[in-house]
Parts: sequence; C-alpha cells; structure tokens
Amino acid sequence: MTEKKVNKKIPKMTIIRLARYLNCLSLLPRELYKEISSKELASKIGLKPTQVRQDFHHFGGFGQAGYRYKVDDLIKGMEEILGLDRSQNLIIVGVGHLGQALANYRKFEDLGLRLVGLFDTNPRLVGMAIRDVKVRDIDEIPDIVKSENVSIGVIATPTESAQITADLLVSSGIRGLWNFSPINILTPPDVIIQNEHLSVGLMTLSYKLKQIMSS
Amino acid sequence: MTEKKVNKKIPKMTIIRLARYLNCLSLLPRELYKEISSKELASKIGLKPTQVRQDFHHFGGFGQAGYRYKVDDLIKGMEEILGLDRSQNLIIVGVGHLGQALANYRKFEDLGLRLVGLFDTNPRLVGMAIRDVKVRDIDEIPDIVKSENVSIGVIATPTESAQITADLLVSSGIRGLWNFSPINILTPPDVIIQNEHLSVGLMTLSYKLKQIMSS
DNA sequence: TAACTTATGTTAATATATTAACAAAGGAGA
DNA sequence: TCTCCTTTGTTAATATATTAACATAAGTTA
Repeated sequence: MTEKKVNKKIPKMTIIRLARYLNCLSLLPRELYKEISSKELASKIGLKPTQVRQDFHHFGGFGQAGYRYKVDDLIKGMEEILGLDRSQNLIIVGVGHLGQALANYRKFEDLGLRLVGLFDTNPRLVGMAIRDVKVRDIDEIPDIVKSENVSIGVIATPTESAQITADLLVSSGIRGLWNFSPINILTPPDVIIQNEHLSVGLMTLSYKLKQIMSS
Repeated sequence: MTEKKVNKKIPKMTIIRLARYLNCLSLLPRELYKEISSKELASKIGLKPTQVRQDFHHFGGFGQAGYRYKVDDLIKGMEEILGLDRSQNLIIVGVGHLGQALANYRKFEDLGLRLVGLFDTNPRLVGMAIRDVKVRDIDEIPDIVKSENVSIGVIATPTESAQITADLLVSSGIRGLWNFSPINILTPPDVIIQNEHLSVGLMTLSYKLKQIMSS
C-alpha cells in the first residue's frame, strides 16, 4: 500500500462490489476468518481474485504483498469508504408488511444505521410500536427529521403515495431516499435516490431461466 | 427493422434496462400513451435516448424510422424476450412480514406469474391463507413443485434457513431462485439465482450521500 | 542460503458498454 | 412539391470495466 488515492473517481461497479464484499465479510464467523485472501473472498461472491485486487487498488489496497488481508482491516476500511463509520439515522414511511419487515431488519445496526421513526397514515397503526420505535402520523415527519437529524428516508408506501411521500421527505430536509415502490420518483438533483425495483430482479431471473431452458 | 438477431449475445446491462423499460411502460396510463419516443422513455428512467435505441437495436428494433414506438408493440416484444409471455408458477418460502409483503405483491399477475404456494415451518402460520393461497408446511414443497409445475422459488426465510431452503427447492426440481436473504447461496451451476441483497443498495446509498455531503 | 509457493500491488491488454454521428423515413406546412 | 422538423436504425467513436501478466514481498522447506 503506497498511499490513499480516493479522489481518482471510483468506478460505479467497484462501489457496488465493495458493498458486496462488506456484506460477505460481515457474515463470516470471525474466529475462523481472521484473515482472507482475494481468492477466497472472490470465490464466495462468484468473482475472480484479480477483480477483488483491482477494486481494492482504487483505494491504495488494504493489505501488503505476501500477506493475506486482515478481515478487520477490510471491514474497517470499507465502512469508512461507504460512509458507514459514523452513525446515521433513518425513518420508514409506510408500515404495511414491507415496512414492518424492514423495521425488523437486524442489519441496520451493523451498518451504523439507527431507525428513529415509523410513519403511516392509517390511524389503526399510529400509536403502535415496533422494536421500541413508535408509529407516528406522517404529519410529524418534518419535526422528527429535524429533531433526530434524519439522513435517510425509506419509502415503503403503496405506489399511489410514493411520489407524495418523497416530496414530503425532501421538503423536510432529507437528501437520501431508499425507494421500494415500483415507480421512478422525481426529485431535485441534489437528492440521492436508491431504487429497489423488485420486479426488475424478477424479470431478469425470468430471462435467464428462459435462456437455460432453451439451450 | 430488418430482421430479428436475438442470438447475438445480448449485453447483461441491456436486459436489466429492458426490465426497467417494461416496468416503466406498464405503469403508464394507456389512454395517454399509445405511442412513445425513445426520448420520452429515456427521460422517464434517467437515460439518454440513444441508449434506448441501442438497446432496442440488439433485437432488431421495435419500431420504424420516422414513427414513434407503439407502446403495445414494446410491451409485447419485451415480454416475449424476458420470457413473461407464457405463464409461470412460483412459490414463496417464509411467511413472515417479507413473505406476506411479497404474497400481496400485485405485480406478479402483470408479469404472467402465478403464486401457487406459501410455505413456512411455523405451525401457527400453516393453515392460514393469503389471497386464496394456503400456507403449507415446507414438507409439502416437493409435491407442490411437481403438481403445479413451479419454476420459481422465493426465499423469504430467516438467514439461518436460507441455504437449507435453497437446497430443498433445488432438489424439488426448481431451477430459478429469488433470494431475499443476505447470504450468497450455493447452488449447482444449472440453477439461476437472483439475489436481492437489500443491504447492498443501502450501502451504495450511504456512499453517494457521503459524496454529495463532502462536495 | 536458495528454490519454491503463495500472496498483494500495479500496469497493460482485452472486452464490454455508452455515447455520438449520421443516413433513411415519415409528417407538417409554406 | 419542396423544405424543415422529428423520429428510428445503424455504425463509428469513446469511455468504462474486466482480465491477464508480472514485479515484489513474505513464508516454507531442502
């Protein structure tokens, strides 16, 4: 490792893989894996070792020639790059099945994310609590966003309400949206939106299935 | 349009975008949009018009020079390419919040997919029904897969059970897995696995947020 | 010590993906 | 009819991503 050269514009695909590496490493039993090679890590994700090393190289590398990577160093380094080293707060809008599934998602803590609010319009849900987080009416979103310094808003509402929800979150000051509705939400250019368009994954699965069936 | 040249190895990214185009088109009000230009379609997804045309070109094109695309033709063509023209059956394993969210997912029908089974190990869930689909014990998976000719299995179980569930689905004859657990599931090479590793999306969101914050 | 093995970092070569440029085709209006 | 505008299909140019090749470093064994 010579020097950090983080400002050299990191490829988009490298960031996605970095997240996959971190996800993979975090699931490893730490007693067994104190160290890991690019070969081992690659095989767990279905990549080639040289891809792993090339990705790491964009950040100056995480190891030293001859040695294998120290898992702790990898995790720490990647968390820093991905902005997961400082704790961030998030809220979930829409407390249907999907919203509740996400509210119970244990990985948030591992990623340094704290769920600080649940919101819905349904009066029967408002007042409930999931894992000690109260369900509030969406009217309270602006206040909570400010008081809790929320940086990420999760859109788990029905499709019809998704755009309005996004507008509300943005006007409340949130710059990061995690969208689970199927629509393409319109936002100002300084807002980051991460879409989880589930049907896209399902359709590509269908395509690949068709391919192997007809070969 | 000269001729279909589908056998020319379609780029992976083109298939993903094809799914996004179809998703976008299916959400359009059909009275208003009988036709659409590459420019309009591209802007709705945040792409350039030339990208849309290049993607379509891999299949010989969907229109005619001078005319805009007919939305019906686009949808029909893409459904055929993605293997959504013939109806496929799927089952969901794991009827927690996520499983129930997916079971209520209305888009399945639009994609020609029919939910024919829900499975769980929890005796309190077995016997219930969601949208007229009974929840059965996972022991019944092999029988149902055969009798209903199931082609896609959805893994919505806790992480600990994900690999076992996958093994069971594969041994029952399923070749397509849609995995919502965070782990990288091991399967024979002739099985297609589509991972929805939600934390990856969340991490890339965190990264982008960090970028705009520090600029 | 020397030869061999395994490992990472780095650069070069290849492959893939995106964007630009332009010909061909239709519609609208003078 | 002629010109202008818009559109798709197609090819060429550019940009990005992946893979291969190799130098360097550490550990191991004869």
